[in-house]
Amino acid sequence: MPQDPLSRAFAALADPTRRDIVARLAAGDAGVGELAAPYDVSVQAVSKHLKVLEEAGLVTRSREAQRRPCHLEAEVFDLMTKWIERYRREADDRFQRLDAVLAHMDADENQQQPPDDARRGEAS
Amino acid sequence: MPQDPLSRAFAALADPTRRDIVARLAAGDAGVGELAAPYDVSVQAVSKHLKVLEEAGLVTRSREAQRRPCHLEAEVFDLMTKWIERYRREADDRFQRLDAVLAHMDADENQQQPPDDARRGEAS
DNA sequence: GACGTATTCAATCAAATGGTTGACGACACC
DNA sequence: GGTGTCGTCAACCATTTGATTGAATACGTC
Repeated sequence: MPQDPLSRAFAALADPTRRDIVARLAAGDAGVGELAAPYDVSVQAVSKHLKVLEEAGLVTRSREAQRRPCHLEAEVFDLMTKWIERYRREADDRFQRLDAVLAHMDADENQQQPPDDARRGEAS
Repeated sequence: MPQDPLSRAFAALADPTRRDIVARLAAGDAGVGELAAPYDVSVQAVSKHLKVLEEAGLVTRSREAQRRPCHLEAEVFDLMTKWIERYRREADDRFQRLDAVLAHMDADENQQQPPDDARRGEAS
């Protein structure tokens, strides 16, 4: 699985059970048994989910006797929000530029000759 | 596929090709053909990717002659960042609370009797 | 109405995913 | 050292996913 970090992170959060695990870990570290209790799947399945979350860098695990407490790690979450926000903002900016261009074209249209053509042109 | 919106959204962005498509759509709307050009996969494969993005609510498609221009939609991106940020912040807060508690316990320890017990208690 | 372009639908396939059960490893406790 | 608890590893199974090819559909143009 030589996948890039973002793919692993997004894929990890694409599962409702794993998102729920993350939500509960946000309230405090916990072991596999405690995490598995609320679900009606086997402990092994939850262990696999935790492995996915760990490989995505979203959680880390320490050792404490035979328990392996899971701890949420903020870094990769930041990576995801940064990615999302970057392109959302880019799209928003473009939207506003387009708005401005259209407004300007309207103004031109109302004052001078009506070109009535070339909608949605690319801005370099 | 009766999946919840967040699962669909995260799953959609878990694929590098789809993330790249999103990145390019952030720079401007585009049709399937244009989007498919840079990749060495078939146009049909890209069409499928776009269907996934559309079902996730990340892009919408209009009709313009035989073309189906794709347009980035900000709403679901916000949904994702809100989810991520919520739990990241929760975890951060807990971290800071724990820090404060430990500092307080240190102070108590140095001034009064050492309890030396009850680590990692749950906060209601 | 035939033709070309842009896009999707359908059948198919290999690989990945999420789940199961059963056996094993690590550790505290008696 | 045997026993119980917590967790993982391994083998297996059904479903989903990403891709392919080939046939359709939708639309402008000639």
